[in-house]
Amino acid sequence: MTDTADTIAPEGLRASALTDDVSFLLARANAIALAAGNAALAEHALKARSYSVLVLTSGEARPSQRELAEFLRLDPSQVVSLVDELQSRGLVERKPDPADRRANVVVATDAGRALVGQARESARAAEERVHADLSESERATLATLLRTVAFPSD
Amino acid sequence: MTDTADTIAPEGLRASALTDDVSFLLARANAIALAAGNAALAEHALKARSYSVLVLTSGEARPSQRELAEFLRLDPSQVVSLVDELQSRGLVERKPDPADRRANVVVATDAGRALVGQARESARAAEERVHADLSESERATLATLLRTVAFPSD
DNA sequence: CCCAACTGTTGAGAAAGTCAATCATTCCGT
DNA sequence: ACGGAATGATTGACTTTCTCAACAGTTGGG
Repeated sequence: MTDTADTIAPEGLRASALTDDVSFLLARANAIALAAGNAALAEHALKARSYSVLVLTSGEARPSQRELAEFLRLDPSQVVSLVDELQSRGLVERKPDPADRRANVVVATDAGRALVGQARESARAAEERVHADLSESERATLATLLRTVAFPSD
Repeated sequence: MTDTADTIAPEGLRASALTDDVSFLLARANAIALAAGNAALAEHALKARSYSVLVLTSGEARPSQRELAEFLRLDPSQVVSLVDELQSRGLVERKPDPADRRANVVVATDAGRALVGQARESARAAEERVHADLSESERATLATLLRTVAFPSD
């Protein structure tokens, strides 16, 4: 004994029990993707969060703040400051929901849509880098599998 | 009546552009798994973070704090407080690395190993719930795909 | 032998998350 | 139609997590 017995790990954490833990892999992969995304979006003075809001409000969906909170899994109060900031930059507007006067519908301005157009490129490029080791079809199945976890009971 | 023109979205965010964005799916899936994991680990007074440290130090790997930081993608200072807390609870010990007097090797105590044994059950059950919509083979491929994203250039 | 690099630690400040309270509005049962 | 319960947005306080810079002790290479 003695010798080779403890050679188990110079970089032995890779063989650790956590490496089979999907939740851990999820956390680490997310951390990597988030860091890359934030770095790429920084040139547009955006972060993943604000970018997401901008994308969601640039489409046809006209979400309320509550819907944004639910979709992004944020506290409603976080959506308030997120929208506050984007609105102060003229990228987004709060419009009264004609169907419910309590609710605000958040919609991107032309400037917001223009910015998200550019930002989308940076985001895409960052994702490309993060998933460089995956083939196109692997990315597709990854997306599908993640979707069923991210949106349960579909 | 008023027609169907704006029927685009009651829950129309699900059809949004973000739904194809792997980084977003990663973030949302992670948020869900993390919440479930933390809830399940709470009965052992653990969180995902401390649980991870406990698992990593319960194996044969004998990681240094720097290695823990790198593996968990944390700032070294966060590992300090993480280990501080676990040590104060008698679950983990700091041992001097005989090969490098700067470094601490972190190793779980018997109590730590005992606790992680129970906690593993709760964690497994939580993950089971989170991935209920996936078959066994789907979970396996998800794990594989996530691994290549979480550990680039393998 | 020195100097650059590295480990763990501390501390401060920014950012993110959590939670309760409030106001206006809407919804629902009666 | 009324009144109470529930909902959307907002505010503010508070905790947790993140990020950084500085520092002491140690290592390693030129």
